[in-house]
Amino acid sequence: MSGDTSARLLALLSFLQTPREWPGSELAQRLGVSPRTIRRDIDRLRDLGYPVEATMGAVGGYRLVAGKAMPPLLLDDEEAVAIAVGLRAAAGSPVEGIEDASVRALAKLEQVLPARLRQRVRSVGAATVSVATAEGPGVAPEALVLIAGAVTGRERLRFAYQGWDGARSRRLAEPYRLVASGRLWYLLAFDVDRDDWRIFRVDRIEEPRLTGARFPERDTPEPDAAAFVRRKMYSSMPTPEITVTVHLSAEEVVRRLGANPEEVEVLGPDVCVLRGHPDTVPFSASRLLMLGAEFEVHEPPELVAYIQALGERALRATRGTGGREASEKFTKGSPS
Amino acid sequence: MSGDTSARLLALLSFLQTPREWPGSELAQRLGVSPRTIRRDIDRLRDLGYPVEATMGAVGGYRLVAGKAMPPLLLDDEEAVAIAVGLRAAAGSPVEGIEDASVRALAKLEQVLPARLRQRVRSVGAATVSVATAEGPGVAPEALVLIAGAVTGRERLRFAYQGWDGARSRRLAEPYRLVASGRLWYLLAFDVDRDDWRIFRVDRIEEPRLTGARFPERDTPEPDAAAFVRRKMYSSMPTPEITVTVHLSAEEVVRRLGANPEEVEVLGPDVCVLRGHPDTVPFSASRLLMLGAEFEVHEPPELVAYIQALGERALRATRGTGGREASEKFTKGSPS
DNA sequence: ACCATGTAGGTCGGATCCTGTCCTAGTTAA
DNA sequence: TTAACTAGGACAGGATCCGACCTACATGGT
Repeated sequence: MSGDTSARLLALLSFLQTPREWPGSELAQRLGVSPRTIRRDIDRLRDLGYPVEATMGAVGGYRLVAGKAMPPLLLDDEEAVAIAVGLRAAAGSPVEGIEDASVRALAKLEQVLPARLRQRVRSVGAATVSVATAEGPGVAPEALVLIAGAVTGRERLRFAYQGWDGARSRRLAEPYRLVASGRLWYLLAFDVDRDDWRIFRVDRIEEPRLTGARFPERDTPEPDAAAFVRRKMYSSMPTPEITVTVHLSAEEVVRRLGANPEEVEVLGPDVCVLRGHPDTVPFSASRLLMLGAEFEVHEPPELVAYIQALGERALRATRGTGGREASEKFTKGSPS
Repeated sequence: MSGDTSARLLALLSFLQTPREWPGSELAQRLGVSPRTIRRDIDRLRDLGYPVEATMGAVGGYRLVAGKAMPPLLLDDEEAVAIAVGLRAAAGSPVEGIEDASVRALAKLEQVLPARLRQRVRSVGAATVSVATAEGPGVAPEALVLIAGAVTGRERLRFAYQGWDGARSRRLAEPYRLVASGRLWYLLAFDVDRDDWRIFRVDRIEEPRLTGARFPERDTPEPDAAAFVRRKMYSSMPTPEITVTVHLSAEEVVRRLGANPEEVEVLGPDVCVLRGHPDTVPFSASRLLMLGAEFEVHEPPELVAYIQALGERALRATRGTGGREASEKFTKGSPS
């Protein structure tokens, strides 16, 4: 059985992933083989495409460096928990460009995460999620992971769905793809009962369950699922367009907000207009306020009202406290 | 060379980590070996401690389930990027309980992350970090990763440090441990020039460089680095204590803020006092405002001033827009 | 009830590979 | 110069691996 050899190679990879240099002799001792075998193992790893670099000389040693492909990651318990927590946060508030990748990675990890670690992830993760989203419709990572698994596993999904009018219905669907838009997740699926393609907001899906039944590939309405979802979305509900004037250079706005450069219109060296960007109202408000610059909200009345309510509440919160003089000091230095 | 066998085992693990069932025949075909060999490989994986579960019957197949130990994670490019981005965000604003683990995991990942992916992580990550921290002293993940590597690799570190009084000095230190407290990172290290243990705030460290020189283990001032750092910190600088009255039940505050229950004092069914919690002023302000409830800030004058400034700015931002009536509608329904 | 399609596992022979023990060569820091 | 490290060739004995058979058993659909 080469299980011996393979296990040793994995252990070797695990050692080499620690950011330090390992002398061959020490590796040999730890793995219980001769140094010659270690050298051969290093060769094997290199043949597998994992670039092991060696520094020669008296204090030399081996270490794994960045190569062309990702080597298998060997994590200890704590690291695995840390990654799971980070991914849950990332999935709850998707970052443009990697939305589904982080869900896939999370699904992969949770599939093999030992039970005792899963417990720790849940307890630690509760805090993070609340920090990131605070309020607004949070998408439960559990549901996301389950659905992502159903998509790649081609398993039918049964769930309760609450429509935009509040009506609740039971659905049986063949999930085709998950699409993130702004801070929300959408599922493109074939609704078996209604015999047509439908788009579901994931945060309105309740109690998703795998039926266990596999389904065959179906003709998709469009190769680009994201485009399809976006079009359907825009046509079905009027997305509130945001328009804000910001007293800051366009580059700064793009940098601080991580916004799409196309959404920012330059009005002057220190003024620009930010538009588009469909997002949650509370979230947009928070980002604008934390920008650290003067601005004026024009467009969605809800956002204007929300920010005004926030401002009034903030002033109420500081009333009665001797904040007047301190405030002036602050406004002068403008909270950067 | 069993490189063949080992490579096949890794590929097999990679397949099985996808959340779906794999029939042995398909695996055999994909890996170019006979089904019998696949069965033997499955046995090998099981011997290695990775529980491969099989469902029998006509539509059966293999899949990897959670076991006792973490199997090596085999990620594709996008998943690796997603994890790196998530970890960077988690390291920038450490979550209680897994601070150093996420930095360790990030160090491990960045060590082997292919160059082309590193580029993508940087571009995508910029957005995330700005969303999470917006402003305030953000800790650069790069520096954290470098320092974490120096700690585990026992390498001396050279850097420029800006003291609390603004004085800048060059340091040569033997890094012993990274400790997170609140949203800040501290490095406990032995300052070689001053011949004593010192605590450095990581966000004040500039241009950290590895010297390449290893250093021997030194007698630590205390086994519990975290406790040591905390004690030193409290004694050296007066940490601003936060005191806020929140018009919300204590449980809700704990849940929404992810706060420590000890920090919340119950005043009534819908009133409580939140105190302690040393944190960045802008961050605290943001969290309080997004709480979705009335509150009064008492304690750190800076926070009071900051929130007041924020409130005034918010009102300025909505001036001239017809937000009055909408605002009243909103305040009545209190943005949940 | 029966069959197709899965997993599970035994046995065998031949080819392959792996390991430890010798070597020698080249590199670097003290 | 020496010590400590990587790099790699040659060799022989033993272990391992692989494919090709085979049987047993579980499951779902016809």
